[in-house]
Amino acid sequence: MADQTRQTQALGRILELVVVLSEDMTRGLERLGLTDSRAHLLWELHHRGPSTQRTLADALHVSARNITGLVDALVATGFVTREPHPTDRRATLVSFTEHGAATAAALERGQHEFARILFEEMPDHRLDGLVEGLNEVLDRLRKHGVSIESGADQ
Amino acid sequence: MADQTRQTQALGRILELVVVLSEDMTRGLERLGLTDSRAHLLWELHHRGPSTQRTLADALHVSARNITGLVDALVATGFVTREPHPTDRRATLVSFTEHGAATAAALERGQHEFARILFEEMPDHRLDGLVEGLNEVLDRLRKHGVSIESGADQ
DNA sequence: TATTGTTATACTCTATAACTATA
DNA sequence: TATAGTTATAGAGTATAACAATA
Repeated sequence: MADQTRQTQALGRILELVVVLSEDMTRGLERLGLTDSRAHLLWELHHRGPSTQRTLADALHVSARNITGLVDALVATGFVTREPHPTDRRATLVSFTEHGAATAAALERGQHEFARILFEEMPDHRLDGLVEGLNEVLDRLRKHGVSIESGADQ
Repeated sequence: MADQTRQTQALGRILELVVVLSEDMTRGLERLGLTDSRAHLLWELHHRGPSTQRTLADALHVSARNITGLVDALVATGFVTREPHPTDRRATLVSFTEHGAATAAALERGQHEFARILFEEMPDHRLDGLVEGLNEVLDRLRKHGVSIESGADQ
């Protein structure tokens, strides 16, 4: 029972972190004129280079229709452009504007900076312990596909 | 530089966990006929008891209008009812139906069960290391209000 | 025939503003 | 005058289905 308390406490900390981190990211992205979804698309584009909307839809696990909307918004706000695909006239290539490329690069730098701020004063053994613990939790989540409602179907 | 890599890796693991956990929760809630937002309202109601919509709006940090919509949906799907407030005729008390109360209780049991599955085979020292690491990260996030885009404004 | 991306339509969550009933 | 909750309106993200252009 003491164990159960500690386990539940650990899960509670993880869920807290999810909330705090998500809110923090959303606020930061808003300052850049981005939403979570649009930033996600930018992030993929940054790591894949110019991509068709189909590719982006598969990468983000959303519908083609959704990508049309996100790209519309990112074009309207000056982050990306639609270019003709060189060989397939059905497809369009989504590419960065200068502003979009600069923003994506800044997001990447920001991520490293953020990691530094979060962990710079954490002793090595604790950082290691944290990563090992997280890896184990992730493994377990992926393998067992357990769900937080596993006990909830009465 | 090696340090930066390890720190960025740790942040990467945390972000992965955020994604996997969120998706898992959303899927599980969907099986119960709930969305994330509706489950969040149910969760508050479970811990506060019958509440006015105003109270719920403040607890969830959303607008009164939003609560109207969420309660509408939860009434329509049989999780809660609107009851007259005993002393304030402007207000309504949101209360559980039997189904709603059972679902909320099941969510709570499910959370303990989920924690057990995630951590049962984790050695004590690693669980402790994980919790300590998470606490430190949370502290730092809250104190400094840093943002993942902190380096992103060029 | 199959694929790419669009239009059409709809649902959920979210917000602000105007309004009603009550305090 | 202030508060509780609604209606009105709007915008973002998401989905499926029908369709056009192209492969």
